Amino acid sequence: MEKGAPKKETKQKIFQTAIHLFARRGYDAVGIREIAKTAGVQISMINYYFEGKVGILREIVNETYRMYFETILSIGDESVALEQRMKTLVKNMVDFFRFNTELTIVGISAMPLDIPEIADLRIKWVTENRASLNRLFSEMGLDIKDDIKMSVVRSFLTNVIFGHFEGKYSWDLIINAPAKPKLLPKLEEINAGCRVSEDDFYRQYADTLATFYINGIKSIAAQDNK
Amino acid sequence: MEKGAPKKETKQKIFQTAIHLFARRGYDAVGIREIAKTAGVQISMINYYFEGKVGILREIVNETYRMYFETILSIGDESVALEQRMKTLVKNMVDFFRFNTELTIVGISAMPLDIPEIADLRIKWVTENRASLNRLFSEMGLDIKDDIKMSVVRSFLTNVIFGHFEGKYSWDLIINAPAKPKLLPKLEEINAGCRVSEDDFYRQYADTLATFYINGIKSIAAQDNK
Amino acid sequence: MEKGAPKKETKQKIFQTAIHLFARRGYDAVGIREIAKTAGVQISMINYYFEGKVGILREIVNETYRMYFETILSIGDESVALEQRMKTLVKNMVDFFRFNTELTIVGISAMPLDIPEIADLRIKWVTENRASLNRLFSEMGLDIKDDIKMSVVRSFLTNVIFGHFEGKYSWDLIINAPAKPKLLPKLEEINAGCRVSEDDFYRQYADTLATFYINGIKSIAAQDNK
Amino acid sequence: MEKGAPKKETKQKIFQTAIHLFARRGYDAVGIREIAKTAGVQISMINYYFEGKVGILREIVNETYRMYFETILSIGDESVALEQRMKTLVKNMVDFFRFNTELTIVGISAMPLDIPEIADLRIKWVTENRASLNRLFSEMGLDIKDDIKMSVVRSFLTNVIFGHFEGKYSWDLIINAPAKPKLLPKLEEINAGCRVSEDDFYRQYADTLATFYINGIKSIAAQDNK
DNA sequence: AATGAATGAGCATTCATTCAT
DNA sequence: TATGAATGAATGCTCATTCAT
Repeated sequence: MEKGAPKKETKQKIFQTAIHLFARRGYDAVGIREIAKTAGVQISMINYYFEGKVGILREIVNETYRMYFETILSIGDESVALEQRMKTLVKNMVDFFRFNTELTIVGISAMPLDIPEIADLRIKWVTENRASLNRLFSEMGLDIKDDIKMSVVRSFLTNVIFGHFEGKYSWDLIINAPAKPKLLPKLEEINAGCRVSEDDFYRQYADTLATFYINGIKSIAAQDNK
Repeated sequence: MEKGAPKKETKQKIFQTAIHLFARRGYDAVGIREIAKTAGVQISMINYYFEGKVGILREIVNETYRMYFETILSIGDESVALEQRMKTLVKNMVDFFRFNTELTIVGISAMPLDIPEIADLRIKWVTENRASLNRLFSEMGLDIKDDIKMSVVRSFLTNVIFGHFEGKYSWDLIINAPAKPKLLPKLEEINAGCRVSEDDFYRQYADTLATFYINGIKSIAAQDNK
Repeated sequence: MEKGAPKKETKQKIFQTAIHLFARRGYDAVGIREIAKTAGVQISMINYYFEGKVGILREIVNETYRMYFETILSIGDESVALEQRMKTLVKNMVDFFRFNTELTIVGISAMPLDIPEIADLRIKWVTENRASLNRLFSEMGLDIKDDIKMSVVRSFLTNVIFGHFEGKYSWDLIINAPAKPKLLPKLEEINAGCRVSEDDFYRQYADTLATFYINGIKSIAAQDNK
Repeated sequence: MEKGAPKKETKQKIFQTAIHLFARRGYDAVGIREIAKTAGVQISMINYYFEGKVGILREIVNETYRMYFETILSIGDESVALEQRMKTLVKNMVDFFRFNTELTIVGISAMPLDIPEIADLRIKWVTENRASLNRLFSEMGLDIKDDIKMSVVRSFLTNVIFGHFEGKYSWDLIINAPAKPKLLPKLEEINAGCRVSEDDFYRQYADTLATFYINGIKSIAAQDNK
């Protein structure tokens, strides 16, 4: 690589490479040397553009949250029926985590919380997320007073959907690893529903999940707590 | 501390300390120096007892899975009614993750999958978990043919319950950190249902979750997929 | 700051900033990044104007020596009485080191002698200084044959006076540091003679030193070695 | 070098090598890589024994001060005549700086004062040195009230003697450098008094200095300020 | 004159591990 | 069992400098 040849895209390459590597092996296990080498840039460029390794993480986390809120806040207004809005919410979330799996794995769960600025971002996200979902359910006319029930309702979506893609991601990693695992599972067990296309799979998945969710909520809303 | 004095508990101290530190900051971010120092033992003892750093992780993961299966397989036999067995399953899982939060955080989600033996353990666990839950639901007479639906049903419990405790754990870490975060949330928002005791909270939580789960399953079992 | 706006004073800002920082922490401990940032200029400007980091040092050393010789060579001609010329010499040196403390600290003692061009400057200075002082004493009629005695006479002035200001400078640095030292000395001990103004202090200081010097010289001139 | 072969002297080798290198090029210009390589030890051993680069410096400074005070406090008791004690003091100091030139160059003048613990050591030394010399002069019956005069008397010895050896050391460095300086001075000018042995030289040097010092003090003690 | 992206070697420090005792 | 000295590679980061614009 010739010296002085300006490469406008250097920062982007570092960013994308870091997401990919952090998602696979975690923030702490990936060194800046590996990021630089994989991205084909100089180590010092990482500090030049991100002011240190955590700088990359900070931008990843910020981007994750920005996209997440963009997703859950665009589910249609009050003119749309409650159940339809629920379905849209579920579908949007599925799409979000499906098409941003690596980003969200890094931005949501691979975080060293002992770094203050990362902890601050986490607080901000959890707080806003809680508020957003509360507002959403309130707008929808779904009025659950009980804190415990709300906690279940609120955490259901991210936990189940994100959990699905996180699990799938790490599973794919393992069975596609260069060093094949000794204990290879029978193939037909690996991916449920692999007979349909991935698009079809996730359309049905979102439908199923929405039904599950809506009826689950109804049942606990009707329940008399002790 | 006298030289040569036999210390039976050395290995246990290393094990417990490692769980605690790995849960807080992740496997890769914690060095054996820190483990040894915190546990009050010699660094070389770690290699002596565990044959390297991964050795600790291996034992943690094995212990996690052993306890996990012990939990989900002890929910009563076929003489017990379906709904009651479901409730027991949910309750047991809540207890399991509640009283083994650090262990399960390390054993389930803080894993470097690029280490072959850890990847093998993961495969074994996922496979057995799937089989166990399938058998369980089959015994219960809950016969869902559709793979997609089963995938939702199967992942619901661990994702939601483990997700709850993992989230709570990291949240507690942040707000109890020595360096207080700048953006401290309003206290009444932090812990939903903090007016009841933790025992009561989780009794209600398990109840609610079981209701949610059972009715969710019913609704998708009845659903006609496209 | 507008691009392309010509800034005549850029070089001077770099120069002055470098003197300040080098004096405080030494040539090697100060990076050009810090100089550029403190001076508010672009890093590349340092290489543009000084052709590298050593270039700054070279100009500092040259300037130091130029001013030093200007000082010790302007003490009046032979029409002035011996003792008076001595007193003028001492006074001029005190003033020189007093008003150029940072410059002289960098130019005289903070030097990386493994850099050839800096070593050459040093040789030049030591040689010229020796010659100048010899000539001076000869003109004054002070004729000491013994090399050892001359060595004492010659080194007295710079060592004592420069040593005074160098010590004072580093002392001031410490006690005015942002992170206060744990062991703060009693205040009345810090600056001897702080009851008089600094101007008065150094007038008396120069007087005392000149007396000390003149009588010291007389005594060893009269001494019979061994 | 075989692994595991215990080398008791590793710490000492690091210590001595560091003194040598720091004296020649300064604390900041010498990296631990070079220290380790020169000493023939592993880089990590430096951190193992000294807990970082500053740790070496800390021990050097402490050792310097310990030896310095040992020197100036062993000049005989009050039964010895004033002038004789003065001469002993001067002689001891000359010997101290002569035989510990590298140690003192590092321990006294090559210090990064922005490191708090080093600054603290400096304060301690300057304070104790002032007190010791005051006590010494008081015991000797030399009672100078004036602060300015005392400041001259106090700083004379270290400044002149240490200055002599520091200057000689850097001069020797230059003219013995592998890359010969372009401007080599005429040899007879280099070392005054090279016709006598070094031992003889410094015996006469100490004598001359003591005479200079004693008479200098007398003259300013008699002087009427202003 | 000035900017800022890019280079590549270097920095101090920490890593997991080994092994003679 | 336990100790601690030793190893050698890896860590995140900074260095002075170059050069197309």
